[in-house]
Formats: sequence, C-alpha cells, structure tokens
Amino acid sequence: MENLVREKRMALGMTQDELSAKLDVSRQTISSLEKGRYNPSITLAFKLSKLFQCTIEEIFIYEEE
Amino acid sequence: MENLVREKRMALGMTQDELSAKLDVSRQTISSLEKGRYNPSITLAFKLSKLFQCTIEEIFIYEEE
DNA sequence: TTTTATTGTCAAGCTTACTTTACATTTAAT
DNA sequence: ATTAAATGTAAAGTAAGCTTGACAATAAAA
Repeated sequence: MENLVREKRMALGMTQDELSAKLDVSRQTISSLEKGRYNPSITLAFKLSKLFQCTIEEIFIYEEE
Repeated sequence: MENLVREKRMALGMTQDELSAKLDVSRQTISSLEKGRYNPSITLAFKLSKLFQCTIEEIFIYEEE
C-alpha cells in the first residue's frame, strides 16, 4: 500500500525520530512505513491522520490486490 | 475501537457469512470485529469501506487511549 | 575533511490480527 | 416443538505489525 507519510512528515519539518516520539512508536516503524516495508495497524494510521490533520484515505492509498 | 460494522452489514441485508466471503476473511473475523474483540488491519478496514461505500472514519471510531 | 544528524536495515523476540476446527447458543422458519 | 439458519466463542496455530539493539550508509554542518 502506497503512503504519503514521508511527504506529510517533511511538510511539518519533522525528523523520523521526532515523529516516532509523538506517535509513541519506534523510529524503525516510521522508517519501514515510509519505505513501504509493511502496512500500518489501523491505530497507527489513525494516530498519523490525527497528527497530520487529514483522513486516513489522504495518507494511505489502497489498491486491491 | 468502536465500529459500525454490524449496522452497515445489516443495512445491506447481509449475513456475517456473506460479508466474510465477499471480503475474503473468515466468519469469525467478522463476528469478533462486530463484538469489538480486536481491531481490524488497515487492509480489512479499507475492504469494508469500499464495500460499504464510505470512509474508514465513518465505520471505525478512534478514541486515543 | 571531519564531525554530527538523519536515515536504512538486520536479527531476534513480542503482540495481535486472523485462520481453521469445532461446538454451543440464539433466532427464525416450518 | 423441531429443524435449520445465523451467530458466539474457545483453542491452537500462522502471519504480520512493532519492539529493542546494534551498526552501516547517507546527508548536512562545522
């Protein structure tokens, strides 16, 4: 699943480390997410949408397999 | 996390079995979801939003811990 | 160029979403 | 009242999200 985490994070001028701290996840989780290594849990997706002030759909692009 | 899966499913007149088949998950997954036993993966959330023709936010109500 | 900040990634382990199987309980139909 | 359909739930296993720790690679700053 594609996502715009990196773009949204940089738009806020944050480092992966700062973002992970705010969301209470590890930095590796953010790095892997941005790299598309895995999909986020729905709770992490909600946390991101809240911080980025947009909908989940605006951050994550779902394409059926 | 609260959700309106049962309400949306019944609005479509579907059984748990029919819904699970359409989403390609087990019936127990739907039953447990409706009962609030666990949160869905983001891919399952997207599948539901697509089938129900609404946003993830309209099905799942996130409240920070 | 040397240092420092930032990011990439690997391995091993934990947690939880989800599966299969199986059976009990509730609801609806006959 | 019986039967059948729909739902609840438990146990054991698999898959994937996420953690910690550690180190390499890249980017930015001094």
